Amino acid sequence: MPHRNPTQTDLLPPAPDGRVRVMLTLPFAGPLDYLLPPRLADARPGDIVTVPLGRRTETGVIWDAAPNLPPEFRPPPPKEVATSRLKPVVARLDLPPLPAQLRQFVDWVAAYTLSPPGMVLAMALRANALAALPKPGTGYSPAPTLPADLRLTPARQKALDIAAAGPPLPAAELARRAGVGAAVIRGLAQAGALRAVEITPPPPFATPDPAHCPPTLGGNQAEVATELRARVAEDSFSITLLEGVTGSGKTEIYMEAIAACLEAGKQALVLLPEIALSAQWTGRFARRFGAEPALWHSDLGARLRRVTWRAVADGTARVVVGARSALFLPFDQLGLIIVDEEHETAFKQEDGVTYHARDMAVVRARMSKAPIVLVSATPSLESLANVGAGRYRHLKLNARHGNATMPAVETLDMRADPPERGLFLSPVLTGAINDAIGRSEQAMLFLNRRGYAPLTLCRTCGHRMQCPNCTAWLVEHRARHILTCHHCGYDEPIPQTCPKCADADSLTPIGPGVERITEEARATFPDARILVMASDTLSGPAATAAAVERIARREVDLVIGTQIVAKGWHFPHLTLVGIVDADLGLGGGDLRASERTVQLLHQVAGRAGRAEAPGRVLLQSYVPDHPVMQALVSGDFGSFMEQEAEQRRPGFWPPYGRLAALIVSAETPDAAELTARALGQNAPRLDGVQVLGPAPAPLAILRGRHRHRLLLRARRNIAVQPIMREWLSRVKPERGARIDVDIDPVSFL
DNA sequence: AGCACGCCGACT
DNA sequence: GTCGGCGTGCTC
Repeated sequence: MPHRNPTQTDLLPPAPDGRVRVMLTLPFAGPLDYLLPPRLADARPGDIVTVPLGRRTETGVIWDAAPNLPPEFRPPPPKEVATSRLKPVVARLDLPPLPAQLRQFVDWVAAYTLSPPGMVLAMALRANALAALPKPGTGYSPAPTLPADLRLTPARQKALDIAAAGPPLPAAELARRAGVGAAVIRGLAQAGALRAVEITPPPPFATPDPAHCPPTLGGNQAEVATELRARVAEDSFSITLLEGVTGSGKTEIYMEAIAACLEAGKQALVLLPEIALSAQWTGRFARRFGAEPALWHSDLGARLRRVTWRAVADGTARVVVGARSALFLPFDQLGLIIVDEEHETAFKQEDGVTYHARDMAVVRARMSKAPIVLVSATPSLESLANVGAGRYRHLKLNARHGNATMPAVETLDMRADPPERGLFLSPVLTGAINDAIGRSEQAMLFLNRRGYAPLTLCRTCGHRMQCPNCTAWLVEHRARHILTCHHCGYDEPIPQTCPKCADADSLTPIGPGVERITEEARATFPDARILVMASDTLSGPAATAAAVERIARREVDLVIGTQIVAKGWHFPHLTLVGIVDADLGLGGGDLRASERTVQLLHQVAGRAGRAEAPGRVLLQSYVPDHPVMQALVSGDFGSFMEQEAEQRRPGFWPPYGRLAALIVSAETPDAAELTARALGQNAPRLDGVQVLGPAPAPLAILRGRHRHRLLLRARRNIAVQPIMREWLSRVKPERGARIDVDIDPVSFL
């Protein structure tokens, strides 16, 4: 099959003794050595092969002889296996090879995150990439000259006419369209009037047209778009932070960079923090470019995954929009990466290989010699610090599109103006909602907590309903009549009596979730049409898009939602946003709690007042003087982020230093504690490096496993990988205990 | 990750 | 006496 143009590294011949390294999708420290039999002597790095392993056969990728890694990340070389003990490669599969750049990226991510490279490779191949190629189908078209002795019945004539009218069709399809039986087609083929030809399937993705529907740009948009186009035209690695408030037209602007990339004949990758956003994004893209982009996320159907993977590899997919796993697609001519909502913590993958897609995207761009654009209304402190240090360029869109102004943000002091007993909405907020609905405008209530109540307490004995597997309270979900754990998924029916003191009807919900706020809103605004948007009430991107559509069509007066409403939805008639609990994200002693709260609440606030009507945002808070609330009220995020920076700089907290976490977990408390203690005793003692802990994790038990944490903090100029490697090599986990590594942690649970 | 080998409890 | 539990260790 016509495979990609080989690059120079692909052409390197195998070692003279026929030894090749093969990376398997298994958690080994590196590739295993095999012998290349003479009949496969032309095999090259990237080729997909099957090899024997023990008494089974595994599929893997021929790996490069020398991984091109920075020395500080390079894992220690494995001990050499004697050539005489090597087994031969079984076969090479007829599949497109894994591009050299992707192999290099896999090595880099593995070394950076201290993950087994085979597990990173698994992410790159999870696309069903190894499934056999679909067989080319057979179609029929009329022979150039019909046989002289052909008997033309009306049915035969009809079939020939249809076959002549268009491209070759499969027999069944041709029969169906001609309204004749399959026998007619068979007869024509036998008579030599129809010829069987191989059908080449059409490219699965239409080519987007950069000239389809260019936007009209106002303010400094044109200037910023020109800058971005210039970066793409440079055809070299660069990093740009694109900052612009909600509604300033960030998406339109970076689509101009995509247009430039398409004009240059290269592929573009757009990373979104969540697939829920992709439906809306795809629509905007199609309007701009007249074709749909290729979509990539983890629950794409098997067939579509395979088709998409191939189309990315052979370059027919020009623009891919996807979640973080799209980074591991086999792009051949990557010319641009966009990371939208770059501040989102959803870019950090926490399970399996722990990596930050935004940071790895920068690495991927560097390897592809391509520009990358990080986009946000509220950039992360990391990105701002990189701007400050001159590592990133900074482009700022300065106006909201159209006439709309940023909404006016006010705090509601809950100490001075509390809700009625047992309720959660203050009179000021309910009044404002009534006013908005009265003016036929829409209102929104935001609370980042699913369910009815986060805690169920026994009024008689004080017992708290707890998860049996986790150090966490069970959250009541009243609609489903259950108490459930948001960490492990455990659930049980809501008990009628207290399990501790057996008192009847003593269990009381404490605190609000969106369900409870909805209940209160229904009572307070009996005539309002209310829509709830939460990840557990919307079954997927389609349902989410439908809900957004209903809001846009004014079929809803009051939207009540969790985090999901914060995303970049366009609600043209929404003028009021009420934040039920603005203090919610501030507890917990998380390094980035303040930063994250500002980002999230600003994002929610940005839903208000996008069209002609000005927006208003009310923050219910018990600490209205908190810098977070002040930043939201003043809209001066620059000063807020500078304050954040000043708090982190002296202690060398990120982004002025590096963090790496070790999470010890075991079924028994002893195994976890002993292993954690051993890690503590063997902690590195180096200049510019500190180890905090071990300490029980905030989530001391998760899914039945007891957990302890250690945190290593290092100066920014110190690579933590070799330190961590050395540290881990000195500690053997107790039986049953596991040590997980999290480089650049964002969660401290 | 599989899949063996290996050393201790209840069965035909 | 054997079947089988899953703990430990190896796979080029």
